[in-house]
Amino acid sequence: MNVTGHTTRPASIRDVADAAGVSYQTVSRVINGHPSVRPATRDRVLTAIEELGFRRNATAHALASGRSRIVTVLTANTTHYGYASILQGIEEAARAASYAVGIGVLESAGEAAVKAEVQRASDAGGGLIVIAYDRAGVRALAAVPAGLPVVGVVETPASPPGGESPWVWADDRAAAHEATRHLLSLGHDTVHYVAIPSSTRRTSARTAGWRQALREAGAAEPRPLQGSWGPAGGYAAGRRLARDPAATAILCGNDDLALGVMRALHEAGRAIPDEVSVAGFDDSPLAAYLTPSLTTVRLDFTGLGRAAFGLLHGVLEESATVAPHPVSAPELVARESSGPRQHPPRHTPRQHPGAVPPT
Amino acid sequence: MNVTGHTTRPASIRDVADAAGVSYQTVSRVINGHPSVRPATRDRVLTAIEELGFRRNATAHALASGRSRIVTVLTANTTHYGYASILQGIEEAARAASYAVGIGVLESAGEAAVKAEVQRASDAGGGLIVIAYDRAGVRALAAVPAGLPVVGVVETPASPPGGESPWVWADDRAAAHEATRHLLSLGHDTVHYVAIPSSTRRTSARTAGWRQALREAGAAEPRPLQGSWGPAGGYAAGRRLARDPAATAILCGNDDLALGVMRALHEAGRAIPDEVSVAGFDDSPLAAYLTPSLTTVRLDFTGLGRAAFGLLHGVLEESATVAPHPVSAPELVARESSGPRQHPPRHTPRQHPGAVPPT
DNA sequence: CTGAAAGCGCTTACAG
DNA sequence: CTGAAAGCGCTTACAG
Repeated sequence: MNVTGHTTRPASIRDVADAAGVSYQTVSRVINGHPSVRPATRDRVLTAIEELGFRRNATAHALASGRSRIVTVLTANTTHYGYASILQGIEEAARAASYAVGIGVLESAGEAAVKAEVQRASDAGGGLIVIAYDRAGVRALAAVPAGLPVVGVVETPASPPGGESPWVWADDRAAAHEATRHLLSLGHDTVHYVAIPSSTRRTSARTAGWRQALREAGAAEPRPLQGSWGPAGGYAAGRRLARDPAATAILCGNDDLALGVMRALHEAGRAIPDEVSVAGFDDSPLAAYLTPSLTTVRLDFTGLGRAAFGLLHGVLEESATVAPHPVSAPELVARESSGPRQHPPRHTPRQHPGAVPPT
Repeated sequence: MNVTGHTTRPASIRDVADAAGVSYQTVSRVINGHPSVRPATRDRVLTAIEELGFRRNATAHALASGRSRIVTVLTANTTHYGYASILQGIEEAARAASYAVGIGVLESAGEAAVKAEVQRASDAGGGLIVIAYDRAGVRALAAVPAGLPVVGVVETPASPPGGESPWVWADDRAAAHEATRHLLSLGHDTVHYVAIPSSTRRTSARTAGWRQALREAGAAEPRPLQGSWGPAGGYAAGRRLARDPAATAILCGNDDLALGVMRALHEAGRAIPDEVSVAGFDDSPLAAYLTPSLTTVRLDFTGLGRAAFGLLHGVLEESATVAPHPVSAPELVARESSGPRQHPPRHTPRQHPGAVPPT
């Protein structure tokens, strides 16, 4: 829309140049903050830019300069709390740095599908951030062609990587360790674990942290139950655990899983925390408002997203000294769902009268 | 990465042309599916494309053709269930149509900030989808310059718009109406309402649907309580409603709000549903697993997102006949949190012994 | 400090 | 059916 109110082609640097009485190269210098422009000239150009409502064509800029100011986030999911919060953190940081953010969803973990998504993401130009908390993400990160700027948001690495690794992570291994210790400290003989889907065939960081805490305490190591990302998986696991009198403390790979576990325990007539303690992971917004409110470990996902962008930003603009972005350490938040072990455990779970399976 | 394994400049249409022994215009014709290319020529070009791993440079394509295959979603939020699900639906449909999706978050509803975000979003080229469920979104939709392809995801309009309006909506007015009728049908004298923040100064569609149902039933119309999007707002509202003996049925603008309301009622010792019935809105994944499980109205947010993209796609590519995408009608899901009115209501709420305010 | 030229990798008419 | 030219709106050396 120009001053006459008509919808026309947007103003180009040539239009600005004409209006300011300079060549378009000078306009280019002004919009790029090049120093060698006479102040008076600069002012005239700035005035013309203002009057014409000029905005640099990002596409032309990208093509000519070879740099895009775009970050594309590759992720298997955009709605679960952790993923969504990382995305939010990336977006915040990107917006502050005037980067556009694109998203590509990895719907399948199949080799071909992952490769196609990675290619699509690279087509956007700019850099990539891959959320590699699951199989699809891990594969996508591996499939990024050499030379393409990329940062991975990953689980805690098993061994400390070199200082140059383009990865960020929250210390979910330590978080799981801490949550497990919390439950053990309440007198439970051991802690059962309902896992989120693992990103690889190897043991996930959360599982490793849980296991380590059990070993340190000399506690039995029950088999982890495989969950999903949502409450349905927790519910299924919870039904099985409700039948196990030894399961007096349950750690869940995320809060949604914990919700499902609690529901299943409730239906089985197992009181929380009097008979069974439950802890989650993430401290999602719902955790504090559940009944009982959920003991969990807070993870700084938005900080993680900001850190990921910061790292990528530093790679993309070598000149810009991008300060490393701190990610808060995991923090245990003890609430009502965890409590002291009661002796002896009940061996005959009651059937709760009002139990109705969720629909 | 070329065949030699070295990181180099990606293959261009000229490289392909050289390899195939044709001019680069012919390559352009092949990748654009232009009909007038001899099959043998086409095959040679296709082979060269395959060998060189050629991918069309999207930036150059956009600049030369003037069309981007990008949809940018403008939204005040990316993490709440409704917003995130709409985004998910858009992304699915966009991916299927080989469109890139960008997101821009409206952090503030301030005039200048909104305008700046809209401009940033337009810079990406392509089309816009604006989620206009809140003040920032409504303003953004209004601030989109004429001529820019845009689709709004809006609340149910007060009056039926013309067939050409670039809007999509779920019938949240009807949904609120249905949920209210459900609660009234259980014998409650009236239904209190805890609202999500309204998008405009006018009455929101959900509020209107609730009010209409009350009027039709000749029920009293309590003042709606202003909530937020998250459980904290519901908790605050719930504390107030817990003190009101007339509040025996509460409809909440979304499920997170309902969670907070239920927590507050629990702390005040008000039994759900025996003393107070609660219903939510959206049927988020947690609703079925809460205790009590939450009565709510399911809204087809991903369908809404797909529909929004479909509409935009039709605008962007006039040739492509894009089938209108159906959005499922809202559906009441009755669960444990709503039940028959008990007579007479208790006038002296008990204090629940284990009540601990959420942290 | 400022301008003229070449080019980024494509597409779009225009010839033939 | 295929090729040569001009151009999309910028940036990047290169002159002056």
